[in-house]
Amino acid sequence: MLDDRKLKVLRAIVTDYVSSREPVGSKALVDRHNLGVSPATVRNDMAVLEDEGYIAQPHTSAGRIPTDKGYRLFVDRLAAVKPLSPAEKRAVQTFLSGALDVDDVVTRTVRLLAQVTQQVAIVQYPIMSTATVRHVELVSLSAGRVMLILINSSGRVEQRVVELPHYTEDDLAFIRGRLNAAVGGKTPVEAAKKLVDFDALIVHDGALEPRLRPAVTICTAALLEVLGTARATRVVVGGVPNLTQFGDEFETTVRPVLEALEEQVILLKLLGEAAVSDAVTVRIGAENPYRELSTTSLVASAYGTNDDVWASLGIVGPTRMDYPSTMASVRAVARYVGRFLAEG
Amino acid sequence: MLDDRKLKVLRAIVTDYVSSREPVGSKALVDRHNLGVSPATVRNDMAVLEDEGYIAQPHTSAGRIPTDKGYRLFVDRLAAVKPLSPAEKRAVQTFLSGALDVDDVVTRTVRLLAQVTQQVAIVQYPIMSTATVRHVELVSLSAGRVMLILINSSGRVEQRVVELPHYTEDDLAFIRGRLNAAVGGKTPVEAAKKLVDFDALIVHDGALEPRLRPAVTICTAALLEVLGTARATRVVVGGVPNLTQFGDEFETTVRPVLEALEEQVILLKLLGEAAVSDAVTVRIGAENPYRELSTTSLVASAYGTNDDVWASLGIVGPTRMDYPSTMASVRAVARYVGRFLAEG
DNA sequence: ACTGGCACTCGGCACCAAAGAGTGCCAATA
DNA sequence: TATTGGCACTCTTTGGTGCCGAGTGCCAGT
Repeated sequence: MLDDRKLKVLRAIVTDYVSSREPVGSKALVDRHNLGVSPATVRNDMAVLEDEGYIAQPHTSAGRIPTDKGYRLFVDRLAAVKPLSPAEKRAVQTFLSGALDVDDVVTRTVRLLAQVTQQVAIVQYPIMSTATVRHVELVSLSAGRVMLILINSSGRVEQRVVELPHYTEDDLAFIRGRLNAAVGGKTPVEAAKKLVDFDALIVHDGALEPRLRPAVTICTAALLEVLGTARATRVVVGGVPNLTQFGDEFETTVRPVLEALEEQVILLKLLGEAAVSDAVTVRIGAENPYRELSTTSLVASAYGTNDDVWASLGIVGPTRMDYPSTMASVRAVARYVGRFLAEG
Repeated sequence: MLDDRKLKVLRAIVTDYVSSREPVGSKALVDRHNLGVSPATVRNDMAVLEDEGYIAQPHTSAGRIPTDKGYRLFVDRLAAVKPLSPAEKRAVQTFLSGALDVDDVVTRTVRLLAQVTQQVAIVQYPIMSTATVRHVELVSLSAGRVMLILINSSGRVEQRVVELPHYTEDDLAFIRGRLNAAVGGKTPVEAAKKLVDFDALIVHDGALEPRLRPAVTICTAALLEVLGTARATRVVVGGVPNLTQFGDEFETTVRPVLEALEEQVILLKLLGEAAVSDAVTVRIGAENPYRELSTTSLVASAYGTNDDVWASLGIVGPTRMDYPSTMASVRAVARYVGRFLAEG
């Protein structure tokens, strides 16, 4: 159906349109790329490409622009991954060095990604599914209120205030010991499982004073909740000012991206669905399951080590973007962050 | 210099311009407000107001628009605070109920503020200067790395990973006990002071094994740092999509706000400088010390109880905004959040 | 001190014409 | 059969022109 030359033509259209932001015609095409044929021939090819839905005309007697389908074919079969420039490589290498903790790594990563891609960057906090519960702490605040803190082996801290009838410090220490014994060293999933049994057990636990039972039950429930939310992690957004370069496409780019960014839930779903392996995933225009983003593209990748996928990161931008470069940048950053976190 | 009528004229110009977004002329002015004089008279007044720098003409033979100085006079002397609508009142009252912890309160507040003002909202995390250190926890992660956690009486948790030569759990428990004894129950400022002495003391402390001294020193330093950063709190931003309503003023409103929002440091300084008492502060255009925001206005207020100022919140928008309503909203939200936090 | 009248200034809009870029189609050609 | 040059056609863009109206400043008159 699409012979070699037609694919070449499509590729030429995409690259030209991305760099010029203007519909590209047959003449300009043969001028800028040495296709070895005449404009008329290219026109015939373009007619076919349009029939097949890969390109479209904004209006009669204008040049062609790629459709979502055209971009899709482009990234799937036509795009050679563009290697990073030395300067970019250096930026990626140095940007993370000196990061203090997980927060810091995430903050730096989102900045880095925004800078090298010149787009809006999104980074999900790492969830280490193999990370284990290190410690559970109970700290009494004001009367009747206790803070439950969960620390895992990767250095993540989760917290939650619990309403609890007043108990002595000794009581709390006792409960703390019980909880730690139950979940310490376990992965979140294992821990959650154990807690369910644990809750059932306490009723028959002779060593546990009846007085403490409600407290243990409440704490167990809270801990289960915290374990759950620890998996549904937060995302951090950066590089929003990069949107200003698209000021002339306010409705199709700036507005939808701003609206999507406001909803953390949407972002999480997006990243979660898009980036499952460590390959770079691209969602183009209407391929996105969210109406707001139907005029934009998402380039995302999971990051982590080979055997442990931690989370995802990516960028959001107009469908008309330089996919080869962007994909290369996203991949490079994802790999580097993965390595960095694995090491230290 | 400016008699009563001229002030009336200025007020009319500001309100009309804010609602119409267009330069307002003498005729339209007498039509819409019953000033009781002819357009010609108004023109004379306007000439004076322009001489004094309160209004300006985009070009000859156009209507007038207020200058920063004009807005300033307006908010200082001419604006009657517009009471909140019942619907808004209800929104403010109900929006926070059911908030779980400080994070939740801040998140809800920023949404609320963005919604009622239809602007970009900024909320600083509360710092309770009278809040005391509740607990210091040391949790060993991998070999040689320890997490130091600081919990204060208001439920805030700060954390920091510390590189530490390997010690036994007992050693850590000992150090933890020492640290807690030193800073427990103190305000951050007191605690920091105490720690400095503490650090000097350990050298002469017979009860402290020399083996542990380096560890104590490192922990003390880290704790001091954490105490310091606990004061320089974070800010949360919301309602960014509200900027889309200013799509036609991209350069003067959207871009500068997006750029300012990217820099947490700027935001913190802004809020810190602008909102010192519980009165609503307004910074108009070039009054802002930051170049990026010289075409926008900031409306901010501190929140807290009378005797304890916790932090600030506010909104950023174009200089052409409905100051009376916005100020009323900011004030209402600030008061309500203050009361809410004080209670719960 | 205010007002009505008047000449003047611009921005905005409709209208028109010319230019330019690009297309589709067709007959000719290798 | 695939490619090509030529040609007529379409549609946007750009620039120019002229008019309208909103608005101003000034001045003489009340």
